[in-house]
Amino acid sequence: MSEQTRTRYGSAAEEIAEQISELHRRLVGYIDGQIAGLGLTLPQAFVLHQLDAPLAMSQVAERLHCDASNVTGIVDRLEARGLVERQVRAGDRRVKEIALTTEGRKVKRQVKRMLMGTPGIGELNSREQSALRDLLERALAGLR
Amino acid sequence: MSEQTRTRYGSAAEEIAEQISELHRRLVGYIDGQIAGLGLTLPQAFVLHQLDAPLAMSQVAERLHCDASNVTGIVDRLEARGLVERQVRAGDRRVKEIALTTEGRKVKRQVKRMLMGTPGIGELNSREQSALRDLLERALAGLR
DNA sequence: TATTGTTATACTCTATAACTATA
DNA sequence: TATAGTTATAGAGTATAACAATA
Repeated sequence: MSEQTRTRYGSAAEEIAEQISELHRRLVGYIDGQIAGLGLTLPQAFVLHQLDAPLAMSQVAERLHCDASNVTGIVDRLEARGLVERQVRAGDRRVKEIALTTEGRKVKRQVKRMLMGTPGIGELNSREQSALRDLLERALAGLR
Repeated sequence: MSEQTRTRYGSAAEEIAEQISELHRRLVGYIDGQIAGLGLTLPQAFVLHQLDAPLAMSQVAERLHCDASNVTGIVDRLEARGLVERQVRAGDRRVKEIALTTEGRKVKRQVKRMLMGTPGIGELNSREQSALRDLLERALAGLR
């Protein structure tokens, strides 16, 4: 790419960055509303989404990209609702592994179903979706 | 598009939604770090970004998509840093218009410059950027 | 000594409801 | 009465620092 394209004021890259932001803002707006309907916050739903297998608190913090001290509260609230439980790891009693309960698996499926019904992207045809996916993948590769 | 494509588990639409989320997460991660370097939070930077001309508090709330009561605090903090000032509208003394100060304009330019240097999208060539922009625009049209 | 997780603290953002000043 | 903005309150997420239990 040219130096000009990357740095010029009002560049295509900037427009795209704004579109990404706007698209994500609307996606989050939609998703947050749906998530709230399940009585969850976004970080809480994200944790459920990540829990295919049990994860240590520190691993949850990594997935959330936040400090470990925050995970305590988020998991506390999920545990208070009976969606996850803490289990001490057998080999190392310092580690607590977070696992979905039966109810947690049910709510996780609801979250999954809700995410799949998200409008917007679905309006594109198969070829367009494929093209978009490829472009986004390449853009992602450029960001860390 | 087919019903199958839209609703099947693991559909392209879902993959794309996750890519959008991931791309935005990284963009926000990068931008938030840069913004923090300027001593600002994202909502504060967003307000500066919106202030081309003075805006009433209620208009700022609309742009932020949040309740008007929150804007008081956000503007308070910007005002405490000398980046914006409140001005009572002449014709209607209930309305307060928020305007950038000289320092605020300077910081706004820094925010703008920082946003333009965002990596990732810039790795795509001109044709790809153009294609991506078009696809995102159509996806946006489908979301409210 | 080092690591895992929690607690204490403080700040920002968020919404709801009650309030003040103005229209 | 209605509207614009503020204040009061409460909850959630965030980071930093100090702490307990365990390794």
